[in-house]
Amino acid sequence: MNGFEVLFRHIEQKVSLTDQEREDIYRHFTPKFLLKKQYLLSESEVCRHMAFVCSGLLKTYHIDEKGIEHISLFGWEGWWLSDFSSFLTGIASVSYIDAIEDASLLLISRENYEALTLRVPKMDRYFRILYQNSIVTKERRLRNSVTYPASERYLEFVESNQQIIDRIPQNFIASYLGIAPETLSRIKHKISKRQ
Amino acid sequence: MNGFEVLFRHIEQKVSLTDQEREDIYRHFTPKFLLKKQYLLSESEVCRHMAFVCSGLLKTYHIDEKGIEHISLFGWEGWWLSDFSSFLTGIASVSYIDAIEDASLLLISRENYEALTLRVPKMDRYFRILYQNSIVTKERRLRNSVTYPASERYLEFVESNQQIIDRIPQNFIASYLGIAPETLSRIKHKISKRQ
DNA sequence: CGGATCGTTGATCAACTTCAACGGTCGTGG
DNA sequence: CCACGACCGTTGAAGTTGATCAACGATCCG
Repeated sequence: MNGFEVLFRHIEQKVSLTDQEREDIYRHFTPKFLLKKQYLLSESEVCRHMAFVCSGLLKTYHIDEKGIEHISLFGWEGWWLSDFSSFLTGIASVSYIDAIEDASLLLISRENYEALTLRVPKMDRYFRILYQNSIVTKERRLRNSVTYPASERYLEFVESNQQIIDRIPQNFIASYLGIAPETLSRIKHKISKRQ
Repeated sequence: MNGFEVLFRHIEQKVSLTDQEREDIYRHFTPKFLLKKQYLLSESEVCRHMAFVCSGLLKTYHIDEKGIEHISLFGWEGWWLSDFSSFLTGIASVSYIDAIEDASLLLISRENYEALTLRVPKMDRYFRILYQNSIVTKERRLRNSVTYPASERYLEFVESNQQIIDRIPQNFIASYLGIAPETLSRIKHKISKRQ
């Protein structure tokens, strides 16, 4: 199965496509392959593409004044990645995106994104639904971060990411949860004693 | 100016409308007026509508196990409010929405939302763009919450909400920032000494 | 084999919370 | 119209959670 099949399946979960539309979509994307540790995007660069992940695993993060990495999102098969703010406005990105595992991507540029949504209005609908779901997820994450202590956020993360949790090093999970690696280590220790 | 003019202006900042489309949109919304302290939505209710704020001021929040209110969003003229997760899935809401000031709203039900986006595809585009911007905002907020201490988050909040800041009581701002009211009081004290 | 990186553990530290008390203001009912 | 209660913001003192700094063992990879 090549990358476009993954993308078409993803789109057709939300809207149905004619052969012509599939063809139109096809012509607006560019494949890209990334080796482990390679960057898709660096801070202060402008984010020129949105990336659909066909296979592999990536992380989106930013680095604070103290040099600490804060992961905002993991992306694997079926996820979209970009620095949205930079992609939409053309200002410099505050984020990095790089590959935790070798990854196969489909890229769409800003111009092609505009062109595609105008040419295939169903893509407005597809992205509308995609973004709807993304907002629900982000709202829950924000809510959890103010409501629950680190230990419960970890348990929720394990719960809702069973498929990929063993592909992600522990210090990356700590970064995603917004805690120090040492804290996560202690949390796991406590949890394992408790049962 | 009645509420629909506010809504139409908001939509036409993103897509152009024909008279027919304005008419279609008009028929999918219901006006609603809310007095200060009245609820638009309570926890464990299903969120049946998305609300567009024509005037007034509201807050969206949830209450944790300790009974503490956590505000996730203030909404005034030009904002959309709902418990998105509940609205889309029909599960019970985890959020409350109530009025800080008397408010005039336009409501759209789930069925009308579906019907309207199918009848007027430009509305898919409108919401797609709306949600894009919402995601950018939520991502920045999440990034700030892990990157910066409370005092800097407060300064950024003041900076980017000058128009309405004096309409919001201080304990609500503390709740939005995810800190105790006492902490915000101390932060303001320090800042005022510093200059 | 050797260096780098990762996870763990201990000790100390900082940010923010919690609990408690007090003064000011606002709105309401007598 | 005034008085009272409720609520809000402030200040102080003590308590918690998680961060930071440091050291060490294990593993991975060249």
